[in-house]
Amino acid sequence: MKKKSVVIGDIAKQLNVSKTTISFIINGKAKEKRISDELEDKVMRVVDELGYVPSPLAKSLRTGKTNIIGLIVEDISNPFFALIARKIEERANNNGYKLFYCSSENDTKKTSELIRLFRQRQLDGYIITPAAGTEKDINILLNENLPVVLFDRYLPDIEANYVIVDNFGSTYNAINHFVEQGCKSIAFISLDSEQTQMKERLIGYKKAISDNNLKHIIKKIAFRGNTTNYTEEIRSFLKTETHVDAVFFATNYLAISGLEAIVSLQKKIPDDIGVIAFDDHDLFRLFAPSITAIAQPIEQISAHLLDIILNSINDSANIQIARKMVLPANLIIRRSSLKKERIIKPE
Amino acid sequence: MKKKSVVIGDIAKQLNVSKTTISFIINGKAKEKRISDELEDKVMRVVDELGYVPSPLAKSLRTGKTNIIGLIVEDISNPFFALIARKIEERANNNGYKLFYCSSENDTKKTSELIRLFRQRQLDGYIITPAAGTEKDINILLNENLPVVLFDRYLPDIEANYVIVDNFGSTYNAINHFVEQGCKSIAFISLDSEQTQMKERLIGYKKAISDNNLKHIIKKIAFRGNTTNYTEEIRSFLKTETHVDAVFFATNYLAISGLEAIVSLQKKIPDDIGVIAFDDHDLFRLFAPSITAIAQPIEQISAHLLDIILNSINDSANIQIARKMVLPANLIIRRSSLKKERIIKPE
DNA sequence: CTGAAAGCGCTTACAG
DNA sequence: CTGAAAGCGCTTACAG
Repeated sequence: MKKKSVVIGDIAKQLNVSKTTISFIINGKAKEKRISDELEDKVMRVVDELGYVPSPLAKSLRTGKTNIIGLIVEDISNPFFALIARKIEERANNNGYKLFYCSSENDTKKTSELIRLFRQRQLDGYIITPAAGTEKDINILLNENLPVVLFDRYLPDIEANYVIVDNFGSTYNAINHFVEQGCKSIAFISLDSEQTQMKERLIGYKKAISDNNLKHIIKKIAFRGNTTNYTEEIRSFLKTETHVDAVFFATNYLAISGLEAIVSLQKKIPDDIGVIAFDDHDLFRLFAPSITAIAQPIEQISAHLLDIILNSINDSANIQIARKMVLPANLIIRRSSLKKERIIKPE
Repeated sequence: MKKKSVVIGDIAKQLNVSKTTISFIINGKAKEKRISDELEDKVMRVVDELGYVPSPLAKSLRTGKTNIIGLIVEDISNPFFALIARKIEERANNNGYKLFYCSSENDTKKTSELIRLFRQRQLDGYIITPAAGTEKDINILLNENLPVVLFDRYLPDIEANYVIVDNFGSTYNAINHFVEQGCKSIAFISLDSEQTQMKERLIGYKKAISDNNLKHIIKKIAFRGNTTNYTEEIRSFLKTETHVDAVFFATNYLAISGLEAIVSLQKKIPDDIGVIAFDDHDLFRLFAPSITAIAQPIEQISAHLLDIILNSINDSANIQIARKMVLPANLIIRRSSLKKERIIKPE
């Protein structure tokens, strides 16, 4: 039943021309190899007629190229990563590349396996949100001069391309915005994580707090997967720390659990407690009240990631110089952080 | 720089054993081929030592198998599809398969291209949300006896496996729930789509409306991509149809646009207008008021999809009998559809 | 029990 | 201008 597909030999036989010549023509080297126009036309006609498509598998085995870029994200069901994946996919397609994506669940072993798998499949480029402890695997790629770019976070011990946002600055600004709104007890709820983006968000918070002579109120929660519900932890934290009048959530899923906790405690946003989330969400603007968020520039991040990969592929000489990009992230001020109108201004 | 990786010949040379024998041992056929235990041990030791991994590319070229399953979803940034992808990926990994996913944007041409691409790469199975007009491409897969399963919708003209939910019944129930709550003018907002799931949701609506002697109020919106904002259309519809006291949104992204429209019109949910959405969303339960939704059984759908594919792969004899599964979808009643308490009960 | 050899479908250095 | 042949790294029918 399985109809055997047309192979290069079929064309060669039918026309009494060598496979070499067919291959040259298919790959656009007809001019370069000075193949006569008539032969070229004749071959192309038969190729079209028989619907011949070179087997990418055989091609890859021979050339070592696949025209596929691999993307490893922490979790494809996290909207931030899903949007990034979509954008990169779109751009990759427009450039003749396919994108394959997988989720690492932020697990060292899974990430290693995926990297190895992609490498075995000879993918042409690697876009990775690195889990801690994957330095070794990434170094292997680097040593082989393969195009690699990290994003969302980076690994301090590795000289690799990366694209991240200004986690420090954007958090610093967000906390200052709280201060301007008159908040005095600003909590920072985060994961107990050594990842660079989390650390930088924390440093941004601390700096803003010190600059304003306020007190740190930091709650770190142990990471238990990003589909986990962290409501209970946040609820009991907020229940104890009753003086807290504003809270900054360091990730989008913490923010969702946090909102649930706040609702269940019957606290009013923003009057009882102001809220800012890191990462925007399609429903935040519709929430009652709408939720202030730091929005990462998804379009730009995606564009830079793919550009870096494509440049590396096309110019492996330049591959050695690590490109490190830090993009600004935008604080979108909505109702959840606005207390000012209720505060009696001095003067 | 690029360290050439270890190949089967290296092992063979080092041990002075044929590649055939190595291959048998690697593939667990040592017993079957009655290879001596000592030889097996010796080979395995060297394999481990050198870190030899067979090239999947070469293997695939030879065997025609890749151990990769392809998933084509309408849009990976739609949470429903992202969650499905995640679940299938998890299960596939546990069964020794990799999952590659791509978005079709519900576009006939893109879907065709992706199917063809997957086929060229010789993926072992195909899980597809079919766009209209892709019958031909899917038939090609079917004719080649390749494992295929459709989901979310199906193509009426094609005898293929599929996994869908009871779109008719779940919508019927949802509308009846509105009726029980005393709603009289229940609108159905949908896409102008010929897809089976959309048609069945519409039929469920119509049946419930007729059964209760109410009047149809149907708004079909032209599909312009699933990241599009449909707020304006819905807003002007609701502005005209002021008597509408309940609205059913046939997809999750329509619901989000719809909520935005309702908010901007300053209508109160559920007092002025009741709301039910098809597909749940992680923030619906936190909304004020929380949003009633029909939740598809994501875990089950994913499980069945992968099972069908794995069964087809392992038992190509049975592949011909199309398996058609219709799973129940659950109406999760939240505040947005509850009007009863405000209605004076007769008696 | 084990191996030599063909072949999966390409590309490319080499030769003429 | 064009072709014969080697080789990418495997697996497997065949032979002994």
